Formats: sequence, structure tokens, C-alpha cells
Amino acid sequence: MSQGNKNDPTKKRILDEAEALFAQKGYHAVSVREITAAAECNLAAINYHFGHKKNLYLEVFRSRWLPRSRRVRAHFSKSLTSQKAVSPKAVARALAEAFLMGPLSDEERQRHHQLMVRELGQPTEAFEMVAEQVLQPFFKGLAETLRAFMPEDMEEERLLLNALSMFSVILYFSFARVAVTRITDREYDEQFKALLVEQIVEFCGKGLGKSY
Amino acid sequence: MSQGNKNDPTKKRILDEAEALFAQKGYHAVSVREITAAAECNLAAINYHFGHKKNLYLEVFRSRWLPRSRRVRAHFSKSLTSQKAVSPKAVARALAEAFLMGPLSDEERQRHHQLMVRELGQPTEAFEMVAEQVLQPFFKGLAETLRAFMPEDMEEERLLLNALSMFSVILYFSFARVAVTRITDREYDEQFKALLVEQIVEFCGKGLGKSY
DNA sequence: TTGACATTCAAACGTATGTTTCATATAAAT
DNA sequence: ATTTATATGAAACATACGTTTGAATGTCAA
Repeated sequence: MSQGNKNDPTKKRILDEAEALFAQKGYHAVSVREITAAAECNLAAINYHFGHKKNLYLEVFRSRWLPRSRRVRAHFSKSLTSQKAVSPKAVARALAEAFLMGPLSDEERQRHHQLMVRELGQPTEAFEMVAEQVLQPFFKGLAETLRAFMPEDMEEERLLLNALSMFSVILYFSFARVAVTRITDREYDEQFKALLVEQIVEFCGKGLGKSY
Repeated sequence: MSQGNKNDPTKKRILDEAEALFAQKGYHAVSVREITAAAECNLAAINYHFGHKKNLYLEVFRSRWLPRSRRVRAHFSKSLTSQKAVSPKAVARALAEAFLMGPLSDEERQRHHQLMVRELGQPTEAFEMVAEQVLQPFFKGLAETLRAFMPEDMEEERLLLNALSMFSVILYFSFARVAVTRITDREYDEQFKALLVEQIVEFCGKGLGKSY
């Protein structure tokens, strides 16, 4: 798995492999033996370094997922502020690029979104962390950004729903690869991802814009 | 769980409870003992009626998920054909209503979409069935419907991507209840669901429309 | 009443699970 | 050199798992 970095300290290797496996197969489908085998360490190492399995899962979110989330958000903010005129399409593009191409490797991105969707579907303790430290502030901020070009009297609630709508499209195209591949008959190569970004910019750009 | 219909035959009770549990917690997080306890039957009943656990999961899709999917699609088709002028918003509304209010009970809908997202995230044998019998024909059909009001020269690929985009918003608002609730601070009552439909119609309607 | 069939049941099977134990190794501090 | 703290190792623990077994029920035609 990953790169078998036998140089890395055990604790790091465990986190790496645990994250990959949890994302890929879900918490219950992964055994601690599977993780320690992938991390090439002793069975007891997990309980030594993390106490128990559940806490390892939480630690994956604490020390891996959250920081990565911040990186993505930073990327998004930066490409937004580097523009003068803030338009619907500009926001959609910045968002789509941050989440679909952005600062993460393809593998990282897949893991990241899979872990997220798992928590969305059946929240565990980790969800509390994610919601509080990432989702809430991110969508509040995004809603504020949208206010710039949306009708002045639009309530915050509607702004939030627009932010969520835009996000949902991006998340779907990243998460539901298998289905998208199956339906469009296209692989997720760079060319197709660029096309996806264009699609998202078009669709969400118009979706956020005025109706005529 | 559900309604404890001790009158129903064992096989049906098992399917009912298995579907609810698989949707709620995922395949690996549910034990056959948990299912038989919920279905109030003997442990061996699952292996007697379905052979083994994996096949029960598949049977849930075969005999429950697929038919329900057809019901939703029928509802959508019907409310589409009952209109004269096919507009972006009309399609978005028919779709949003079919998936968010439509012919399913709230409980059914939640199960339905959770099972679906699970298969999207990590396809099992069931995905083959779902893709072939539902996803492919549905999105092909939806793309054809869109053609009516989209630029004539638009390739099928782009039509499909638009169909997928629209669908992703709907799926998200149905699937990610916890997050939506958390972020908007609103419960999923009838009023809020109506608001969601309006949001989707607005957003996707414009997203599908011409850009000016 | 008999026999054949379908279904349910309690009990057990073998294996996999998360976790613990305790002995050993490594290396820095005294 | 001895102690101390940190980390790894092999083995075992108790429990939970999916599945199988074979006896006990019920059902209904012959």
C-alpha cells in the first residue's frame, strides 16, 4: 500500500495506512490486523500508540483530515482574493478547482471525500469535529462571499442553501467517480477533470446568477 | 424497529429489517444476529432463506431497491409528461419533487438514498445491477429530456453532465441531512423540504438555462 | 394415519475480531 | 554500568462473527 515507507516512524505509517483503508472500505470493514499488516508493524502497536481502534479513526480525522481540509480552503480563499471582480462563475471556478484539482493529489482527494461522505451518511464522533471546525465556518464564509452578487435582501438561509448546492455538485463529481465513469463512459484523466470543472463553472455559475 | 409486523412471513421481515439496518449502518457494521433479532426470527433463518449474508444484501437491492427506484422514476416521468411546455425549471421541479417528496415515505427515501450512496462510494456486486438497470437508462433518458431546451449542438456528454449535476444537488440534500441541518439550523419538516425544492428548482433551473 | 415437505429452533462449529499481557529490545540519562 | 523510558515483539485472551447441524415443529396431500 501507499509507498511502504519503512523509514517513517511506526505511528505515522499506521496513520497513513489507516486513513487509506478507512476511506476505502469504511471503519467496520477494516480490521486492526489489516492495518498493522499494511503498516508493517506489530499488532499491538495500534493499541500502544492510539489506545484503541476507534481512537485511531478519530486521530485520522484530527491529524490528517482537518489539516488537509484547511489546505483546500486556503487554496480556495487565495484564488478568490487574487481576483478583482467577484462573479458567480469566479467563485464556482475557484471552488471547483480547489476541490477537484487543487492542492491535493488524486489519491488524497479521493480519500478525503470518501471519509467525508462516510461521516455525512452516518456521523460518528468525528462528525462533531468536522462540523464545528470545518463545515460551519466554511459555509458561513462562502455564504458571505456569495452575498456580494446576490440580491441584497436575500436571507442568510438562502445564501447557505446556494453554497450547499454548489458544493454538492463538486462533491458528487469527486465522490461518485464510479457512477460518473459508468454513465459518461470516460476515465478521470486530466482532460476529463478539466471538462468537469468547466461543467461545474457553467452550471453553478448560472445557478448562482440572476434569472432573466 | 419499523413496525414489528409479526404477521408478515419471516422472509419479508428479514428483508425489511436488513434493508433498514444495511442502509443505516452499512454492510459490515450489521451482523446477522442483529438482523434476526430485529426481525424476531431464528439466527439460522437468514441462511435458510437467503443462503448467506452477502446474498441477503443483494436480495435487498433486487427485491426492494430496484422496484422503489422504478416507482420514483415513474413518478418523475408522469409529472413531466403531464406538462405542456418543458422548461429547465419544470424538469428540475419534477425531479426534485420525485426524489425529495415524491412517492416514498421519509423513512423509505432515507434508506433508499443511503444504500445508493454506499454503492457509489464503494461498489459491490449490487452496483452492477443498479448501474445497468437504473442509472444508465435513467440518465440517458434525462439527457434526452434536457435536449429539448438546450443548445441544439450540445453533445450527449454535456447533456449527461448537466443531468448528473442536477441530480447531485438533489441527492445531496436528501442524503446529507445531518450536515444540512447542522449548517442551516433547520429541521427536515415539510416546510423546509418545500423550501429545499424551491432552492433546487431555482438553482438547477438557472443552471440548465441559457447564459446571458 | 402416514409420509413428505417446508420451516423454525437451540446449540455448536471454526474462525476472526479488538484488546491485553509480559518479555524483549533500543537508546538515552544517571 | 545501571537505570529509566520508549518502543516492539510473540502469544494469548475473551468475545463476536458467519455458517452449519440435526432435531423439533407445523402443514397438507395421499
